[in-house]
Amino acid sequence: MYETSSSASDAASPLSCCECNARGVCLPAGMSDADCARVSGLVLQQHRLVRGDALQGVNEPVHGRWYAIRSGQFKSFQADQHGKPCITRFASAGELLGLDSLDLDRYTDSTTALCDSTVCEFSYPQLVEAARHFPDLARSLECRLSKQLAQQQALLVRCDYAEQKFAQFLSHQAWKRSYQDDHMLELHLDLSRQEIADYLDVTHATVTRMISRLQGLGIIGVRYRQLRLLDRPGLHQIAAGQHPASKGGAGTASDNAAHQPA
Amino acid sequence: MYETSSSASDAASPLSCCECNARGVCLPAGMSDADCARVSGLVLQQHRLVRGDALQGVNEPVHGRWYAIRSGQFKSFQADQHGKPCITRFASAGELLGLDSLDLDRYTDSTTALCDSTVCEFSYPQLVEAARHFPDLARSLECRLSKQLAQQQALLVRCDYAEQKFAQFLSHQAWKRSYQDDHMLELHLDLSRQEIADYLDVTHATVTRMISRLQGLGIIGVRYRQLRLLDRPGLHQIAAGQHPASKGGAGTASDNAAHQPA
DNA sequence: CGCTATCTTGAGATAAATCAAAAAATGTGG
DNA sequence: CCACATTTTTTGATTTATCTCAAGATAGCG
Repeated sequence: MYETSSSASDAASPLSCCECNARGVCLPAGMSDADCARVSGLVLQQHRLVRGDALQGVNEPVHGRWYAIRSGQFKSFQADQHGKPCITRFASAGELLGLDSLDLDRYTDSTTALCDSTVCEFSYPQLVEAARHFPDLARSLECRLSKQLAQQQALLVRCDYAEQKFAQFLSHQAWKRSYQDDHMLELHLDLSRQEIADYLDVTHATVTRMISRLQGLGIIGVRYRQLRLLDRPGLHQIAAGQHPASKGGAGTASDNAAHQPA
Repeated sequence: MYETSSSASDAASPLSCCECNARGVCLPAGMSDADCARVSGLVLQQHRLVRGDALQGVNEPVHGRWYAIRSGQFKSFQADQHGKPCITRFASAGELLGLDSLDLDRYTDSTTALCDSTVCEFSYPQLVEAARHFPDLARSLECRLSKQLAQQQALLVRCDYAEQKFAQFLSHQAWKRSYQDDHMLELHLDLSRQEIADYLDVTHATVTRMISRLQGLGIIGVRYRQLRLLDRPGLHQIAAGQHPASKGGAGTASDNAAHQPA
């Protein structure tokens, strides 16, 4: 769905931003075709990655690089004191990677592909230079920085229960993907239970239990790593803090419980 | 210590950035006197606030404003689903407020002064305009945005115990203030136990218990809201995940309990 | 001096962790 | 295509850090 034309060779065929599927949510969002082309000219190269490939590792020199995701999904993570990976971010098409390292010497985190993906590489110094005659570009970047900051801010709001965190996580993922398709109910998260657990700061056992419960409530349908959101309103209620159905149904009013088998 | 000359009247006497105590850690950090003066010219006005004053409230229109803290301390917070305040940030001299709202219409959080404070007000559209002929300014802002993003990122790394969170919080606060005085051990946090609790996402009872324990270990000295860091190495060890002294001493190796005065 | 805020401390309740062991899926080689 | 090894997911029993509820202690203030 993301790959249209293109046989996207590795560093060749630098598909122009103007034709990119992510254009509307990426750096040139809202720009004219002409300006979009100027942005396109700043792409140093494009990289293809397969699941598990590292885009960048902790302690690697930054050299002013940063990336825009053309397609795919990525996770960024740091290691805590026990070496356990702490996932700090999931990012998909249109999102910018490395904005938190613009003025750093070396990366403080690692970023790897969760599935086969493509990214465009930029240079910050070069962008600064280009911005001298293209102020809208600097502004677009600042806007993205600000937005990302606001999003991170929102993550700091706490939850009473792990289930609420998970519901918020799902809602957010669905929202990020629904810029084109508002009724997108299929969520393909290329994440193991363990990876979800690392992100939500719970154990994999807890993730499994949460998923089972939500499935029992008919809010989601699960088949391995393929999720189907069956009851968006119910999900939002849990995300908003409506206490889940620990004991009494007290139901989210959505007892229709669509049984997605398989 | 922050107020030097100046009798800082309200919107008058816009003390120039060049003479501001926060110059080295604020927007004009690293700039020449001439450039610093240019930044100073962008200050729309200065505001004085007393403890409890709101700088900006949730849902208020933004109008492109943002602020630099000249002196004092602020907290930013949102309300969770039960109305409990979730503190997402503490900020002091030199830090910029409102960068997460640059492209928002209305604020999504509130910010209030924790003690008597002064801020400089800027306009983002005006800065964008100024940046056309002053690219270093845009760059400085981007740099600050990036740094703040990296800091927030770091906050997302989880802790096993509330005590570890608290130790990290203290270390971070000490670090933020030690740009001038590396041996600053007195920490005046204008925060109630409840406010600390809201930030760390624990209850005030837990905060009290943590403080008592750390005091018992000789790591901090406490007198109401005045904290004294007695054993920085010990504190860092706890912040780094060294399990605290729940039962056996198993000492953090800093049994010297460094009463390290100054 | 008493009032009110804030802070401390204790006892019981609980969501999630830990430990542990099946069960299901995936991969490998004969 | 089927046995076997490996990984991932599910499920259960016990433990634990922190919460909740509640009472007592301390500081600040009119």
